[in-house]
Amino acid sequence: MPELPEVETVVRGLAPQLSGAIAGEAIAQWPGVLDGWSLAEMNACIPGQVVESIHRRGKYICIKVGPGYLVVHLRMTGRLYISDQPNGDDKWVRFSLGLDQNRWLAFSDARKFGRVTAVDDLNYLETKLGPEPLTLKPTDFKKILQGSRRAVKTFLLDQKRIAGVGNIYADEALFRAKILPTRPVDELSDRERTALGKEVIAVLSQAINYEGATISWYRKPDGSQGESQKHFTVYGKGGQACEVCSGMIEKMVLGQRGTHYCPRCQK
DNA sequence: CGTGGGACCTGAACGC
DNA sequence: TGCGTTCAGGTCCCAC
Repeated sequence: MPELPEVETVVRGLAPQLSGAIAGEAIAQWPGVLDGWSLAEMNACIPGQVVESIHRRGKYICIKVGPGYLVVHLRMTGRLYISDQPNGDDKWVRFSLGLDQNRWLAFSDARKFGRVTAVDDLNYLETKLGPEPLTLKPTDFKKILQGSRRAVKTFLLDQKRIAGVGNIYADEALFRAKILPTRPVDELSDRERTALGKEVIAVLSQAINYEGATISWYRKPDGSQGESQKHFTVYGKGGQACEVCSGMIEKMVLGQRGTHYCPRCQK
């Protein structure tokens, strides 16, 4: 579920509670969540360490614990929040990290796609991820949206090209830039590349302001819902009228992902 | 290099 | 009510 704005919202919500906390023992209710680690290895180095900070890189959540990091990816249905119990009444908790003051950092994930891992440094993320879109200017996208015949939608979802864009905000940005998702990247004009860059930045920034999109699973760390889904223009609106031209919004499959667009507005 | 398919998983929604 | 099907914000891996 979560794309860059949802992950950013989770990080911002957790930061005040996590920074300065003392880590305790970790529990893996579902061992597969640890991605190759054993709980014993994790518990040999983490308890007693100070949680210094938390930040986002792409869709990864990076929590600095002592000299290393706990890295969390929410994938489709992951949630991260502070709880006063390791499980509570949440039957989907897969991992919990004890904290001081009888608190727990709980990672809940119905589909078991998400992962929690511990690393010495974050360099490995740089081999997987392109630049952060919110640090870019629209004109930077002239260079980024190049060198491929792939469909521009598929290209936007490639985390090595741009980090953090997912299925929803790719569709939304393409609609606002009036570009069909199927257009090969190499056939875009520089004007279109800049326009798309501007809209990627705008769509992500706006979604952060709305604190993410709650469609089914996503929740803010305090349990409340985001508002971003109320402002979608094409995502999930196949068969409905386009709010710009009143034409019918269509849904197709592109790169095995549901893709929503307005054939009249997007060229 | 790019794409298509499948795998990884569970739950919700929908059709009959 | 119940069963079967389809779909879902993501990423990785393999065959072609």
